[in-house]
Amino acid sequence: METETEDLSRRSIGARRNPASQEAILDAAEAVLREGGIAGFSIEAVARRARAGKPTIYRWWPNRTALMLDVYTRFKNARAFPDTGTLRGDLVAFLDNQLLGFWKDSLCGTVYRAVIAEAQSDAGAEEALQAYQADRKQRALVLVERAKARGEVPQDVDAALIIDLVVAYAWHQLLVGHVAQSMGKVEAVVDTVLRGTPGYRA
Amino acid sequence: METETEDLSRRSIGARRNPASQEAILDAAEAVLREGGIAGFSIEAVARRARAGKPTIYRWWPNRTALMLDVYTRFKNARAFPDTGTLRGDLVAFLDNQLLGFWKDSLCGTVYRAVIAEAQSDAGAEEALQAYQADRKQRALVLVERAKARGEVPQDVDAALIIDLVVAYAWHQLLVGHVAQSMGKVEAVVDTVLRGTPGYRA
Amino acid sequence: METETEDLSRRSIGARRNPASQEAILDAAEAVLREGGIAGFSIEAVARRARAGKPTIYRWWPNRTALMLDVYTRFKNARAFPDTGTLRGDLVAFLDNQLLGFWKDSLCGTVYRAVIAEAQSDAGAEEALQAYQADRKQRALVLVERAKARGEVPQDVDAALIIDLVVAYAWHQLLVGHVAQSMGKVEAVVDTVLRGTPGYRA
Amino acid sequence: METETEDLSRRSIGARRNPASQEAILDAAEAVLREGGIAGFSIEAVARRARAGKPTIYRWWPNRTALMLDVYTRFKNARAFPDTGTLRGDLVAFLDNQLLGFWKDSLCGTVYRAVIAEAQSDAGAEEALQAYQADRKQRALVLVERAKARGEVPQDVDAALIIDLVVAYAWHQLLVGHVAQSMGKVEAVVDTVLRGTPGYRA
DNA sequence: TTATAACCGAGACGGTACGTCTAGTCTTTGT
DNA sequence: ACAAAGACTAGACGTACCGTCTCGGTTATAA
Repeated sequence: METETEDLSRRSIGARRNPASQEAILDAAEAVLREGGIAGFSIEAVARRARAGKPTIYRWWPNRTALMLDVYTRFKNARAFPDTGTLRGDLVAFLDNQLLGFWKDSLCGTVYRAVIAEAQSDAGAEEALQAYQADRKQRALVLVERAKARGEVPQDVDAALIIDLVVAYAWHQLLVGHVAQSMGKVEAVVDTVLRGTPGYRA
Repeated sequence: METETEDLSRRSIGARRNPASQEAILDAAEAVLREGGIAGFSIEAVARRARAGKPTIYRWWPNRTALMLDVYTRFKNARAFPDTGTLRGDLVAFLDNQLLGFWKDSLCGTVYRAVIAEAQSDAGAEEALQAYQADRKQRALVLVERAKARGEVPQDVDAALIIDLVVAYAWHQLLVGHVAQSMGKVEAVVDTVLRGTPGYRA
Repeated sequence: METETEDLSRRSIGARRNPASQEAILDAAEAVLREGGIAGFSIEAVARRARAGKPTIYRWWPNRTALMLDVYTRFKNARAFPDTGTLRGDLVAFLDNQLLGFWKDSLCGTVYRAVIAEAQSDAGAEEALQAYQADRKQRALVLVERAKARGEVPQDVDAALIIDLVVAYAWHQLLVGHVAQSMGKVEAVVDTVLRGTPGYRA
Repeated sequence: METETEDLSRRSIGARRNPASQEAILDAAEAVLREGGIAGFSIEAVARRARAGKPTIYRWWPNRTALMLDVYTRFKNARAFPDTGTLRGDLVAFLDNQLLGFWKDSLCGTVYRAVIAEAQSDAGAEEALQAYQADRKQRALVLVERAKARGEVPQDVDAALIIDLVVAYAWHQLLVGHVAQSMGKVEAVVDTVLRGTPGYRA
């Protein structure tokens, strides 16, 4: 990946989106993030790296957050939501694999930190992140719904609270830079939340 | 407050820090944040507003995060940690009063969001935030220690986990912009965490 | 000239230098010099006046000296080297018209004084001035060469010395602020230098 | 000289100028000029170097030009005006010893270039330089007056023109950085000027 | 003998300008 | 129609000096 060697002669291919450019830009964005971290990430830097014009980037991504989010989802799409048969197993896998474990790879964590940070000051970024979040949360709630169907938890349990607590824990660890240290506590977190859920039966 | 009316004659008072200037700068920083939000916050803008020279700001605050954190702590110092006699009461008050309720005032929340965001890209900011966090966490752990002394929870309970879960929930709600909506869930969150804590007796 | 009235809508005209911007910047530089003199001249002030971004100025002029020299040459190009038929006439015209008389217009003199001053401390400015000087001197030497061809002076006369003495006199008067007073002495200076040149015949 | 070793304990000596401080400041100014050239010369730098407070400098020298001029005259005073018995000898010595030869020492030339440059933009500097110049010119005119008394030149000769031409030549060479190269032309310059003076008899 | 006045070092103050960086927009040229 | 390129306005960044001011302290001279 991110070969950056198509330096020469990536010109227009006529009146349609050039996939090679999009790839090159995403590769460059990833490389810039990998090398300079969040602070070094700028549209300028990506354009330089990709040997692309800034307007080409702005044409397809309205702002840097959208671009970062695209880089992020390129990774994310590789990982599927778990289905272990028990709610505890699902949540442990969710936290361990989709959240903390995924972010432990420095780049993924870096990108997501950047996206969250950006969303605090940029309205467009906040919207993009909320849309992304809503989708993820919807899919996470399914884990609890399945548990309800299996009778592991009562029908009237607050599924959103369970997910929120788990996701919130992961975010917090990410944002204070303690992802690696916190991975040992995954089971304790899930157990605490489940024990605290009224009517839960292991 | 922030009258900004001592416009004239705030000169040097000798080879030492001029408290009037510091006040004026913090007032201006607060006003800029209040009016322009995080995105509009810049050292330039604060200097203009405070009728202060940029170097005066840089002399005392190494970066904008330090300045924002100072604005934040000016508010924070007003609120005391709770002591209600029960762990549940303490945690509810902590979450309700020190975290979510405190941030609900738009400015406090705005400032803290900005600080967290800044800490994701700036090393100095990260350090400053971590120092601040460590101190706050230390003081929050006391709530659990008192509960241990009272026999509400066993001696071997993981106090840090309890605090982390509560704080993490608050951060997450802050960062996704759901502070107001989440205040109704304060008791549910605390109850879930406490019920999930082995050996807890109400 | 220097109308400064195209205030609005001077955007980019594509991937090439925008002549309108260059004109506006030179006009602004001239206006700033006219109003504030050398001391008030700064890139910042020119950018403000021209409604141009600082980087646009730095893109095309490496330093303020280069910009001032450009303002200067815009005037200079208007005046042609003299050809009166006699060396005395040429030198008088040169001193009277190209040097002192040209500088008497307050702005031209001001600009050239600034350029010379700048060249004393800035390496780039020194280089720029030397290049300009070398060109001017070359063209001034032609006056003497023509006189040699006419037999007014011997072939072995030190042409550079003649030009140097005349130019030096003008510089000195400029730099001590005596341009106006010295214009009455033009003929005396030229006569002294020519009488002192061995083999000169009027 | 300029030992800079009285580092400690140079306090006030009562309600009068402390000569040690003045010496230290002049030494520091000289050292700063020697090391950083004109561009590196600033009141801040001198104060740092001299371990003196800025107000102490401003108390005794109204601006940097006055300070530079003081550094310059500290050297200058060492050299006496010549008296060789002939006007030609005097002028050659004047040009060779007081002007070009004096400036050839890099520091003296550097300082004087700086003073001249400063005088182009700063009113105070211009005044100071003019005062200095007037004094020097007065003393140089004496050379010609003595020649008149000896009958070398007629009484009605324009003494100022002779001095101006010689001084102007030296300035020009200084300002274009050709001091060293021009020293071989001293006699040619003086001879040209004198031959061009009506009624001059060697 | 005691004030007092001017000096000294130090360094903070409000400012201005520096030269660099990035944002996001615009237009031309070339596929 | 779209890509590439790069210029454009705009403005923040962090630094260096400017010249002024007040401080705390020192010391010679005037009262």
